[in-house]
Amino acid sequence: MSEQSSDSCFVAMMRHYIELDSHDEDLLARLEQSEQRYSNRDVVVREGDSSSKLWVVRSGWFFSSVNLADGRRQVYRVHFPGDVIGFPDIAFRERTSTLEAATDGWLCPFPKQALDDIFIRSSRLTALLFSLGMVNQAVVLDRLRSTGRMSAKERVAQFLLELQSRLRITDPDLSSEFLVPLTQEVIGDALGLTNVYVSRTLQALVSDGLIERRPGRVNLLHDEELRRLCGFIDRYAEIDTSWFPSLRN
Amino acid sequence: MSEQSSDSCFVAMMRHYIELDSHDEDLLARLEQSEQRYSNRDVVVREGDSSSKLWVVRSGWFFSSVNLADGRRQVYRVHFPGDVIGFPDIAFRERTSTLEAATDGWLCPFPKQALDDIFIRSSRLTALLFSLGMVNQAVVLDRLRSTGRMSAKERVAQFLLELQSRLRITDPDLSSEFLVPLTQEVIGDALGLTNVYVSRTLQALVSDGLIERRPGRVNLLHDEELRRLCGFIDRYAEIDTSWFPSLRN
DNA sequence: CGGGTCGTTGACCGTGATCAAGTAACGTGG
DNA sequence: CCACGTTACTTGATCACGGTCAACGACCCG
Repeated sequence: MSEQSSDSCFVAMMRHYIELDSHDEDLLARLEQSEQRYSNRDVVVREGDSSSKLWVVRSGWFFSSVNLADGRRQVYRVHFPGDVIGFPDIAFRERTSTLEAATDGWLCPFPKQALDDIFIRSSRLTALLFSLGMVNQAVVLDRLRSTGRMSAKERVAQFLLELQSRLRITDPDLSSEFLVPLTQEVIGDALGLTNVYVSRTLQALVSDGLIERRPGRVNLLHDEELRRLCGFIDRYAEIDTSWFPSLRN
Repeated sequence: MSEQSSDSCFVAMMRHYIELDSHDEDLLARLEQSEQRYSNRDVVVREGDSSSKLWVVRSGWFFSSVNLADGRRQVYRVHFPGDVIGFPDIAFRERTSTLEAATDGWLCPFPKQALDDIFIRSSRLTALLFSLGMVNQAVVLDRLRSTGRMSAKERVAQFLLELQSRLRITDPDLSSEFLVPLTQEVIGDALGLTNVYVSRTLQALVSDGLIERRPGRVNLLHDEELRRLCGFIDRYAEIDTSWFPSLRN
């Protein structure tokens, strides 16, 4: 509502980490100039399509996946409002992943070249974008660790905790119960499990008393114990900005 | 030997992707000012140590891993000469992974702040570093896909092909046979397998006629079929530099 | 109503883990 | 040069986690 453009959850996310001046905000605002609506299960882009755009999520949940020829699928990231989608593809001419909508929602597409502007005009925003890219990488590494070395129960616990932490960046008051508009098949494809085993694992967590379920939502009852179970580390809470270039540079 | 400082495999790697002017080369040279020797199995830094430095690999093989409390380990990347180590940790105050030497070798440590210089003074190098970071991410995503959704045979095939592709960036003439100074335990920890099953899988690939083994080295006999087996995509061959800022900016 | 998607349940199976013993290669010190 | 310890790799036997397949129920929307 205010002229401070805090109606953008993208700017809100950036402000979660560093102080922005109006010059920086202008640069960011350009990334959200246009927008496009998608419905649940729409495919935004496919693997192999041209990779000239990125997106800021304005509303809704989306996810990116890579698909094998025989239908096996790996979901590697779920995207929330405020997220930038597409950084891993920035280095390639063709999309390496497929982007789909998990709910109805709005995306703001912008061309790769818009990043030039930022690189040239704000080394501070550059450092932040760079860092956020690396946080994402750290999260993928956590996922790799869980997929490679952890049991189904540990994986599901970590997945739920990751969702909660990330949702709290733009919604700090999020309670222990929150919406999860993902099918168990998508969750399974994110964790290297089948939909069947996700179902069984969620039931196991319920009967352990660690979570509660209602249709489309979960309640993380024992945060502490869930964290202990999977050795969860919240990558998003804070980042190291001490080495960033100073505000006006 | 020449003044063009092509004795640095790091500069060689950067030059593989874009044209560098002397200004850019000076900036890169600063990252290799100091150097330190490590022996096989030395630990360079541990999870939880302060995360103020990055490294350029001058010689030898290293690897980064995350460790669970009970001893389970996930190796998430093997580092070769020319690689920059530590980007995923750039956003954090503490190291999220442990860095160890897989052979004797030399590292060139440099402080995070050295990247400031680059961000401020060369938006072109910034774009390249950013892109290389994203290539690494894409490779981790490939690994995630294989760990989450592929059989042991497919995983090992992909791992060997990835090593070969990456080694060819700085050594284009690398033959189908090359050195792999990694224990089967490290390979297993990279792929989410046990050392025992790595051994069995390598034997299976040999008896399929796809590879040959000699102590410390492998020979990829049927490139084509190996690639088909695991749906391998070479992420390193080329990156999209079309959107980069122009040479003098 | 009817069709589609999503989640649950049961029976069975297979990949890869686990445990344990044995072998080979290597460096070190005597 | 050999004895020794260590590390890496191999082999075999057994086991279990999670996959697969199939049927069924709940729910939603037209």
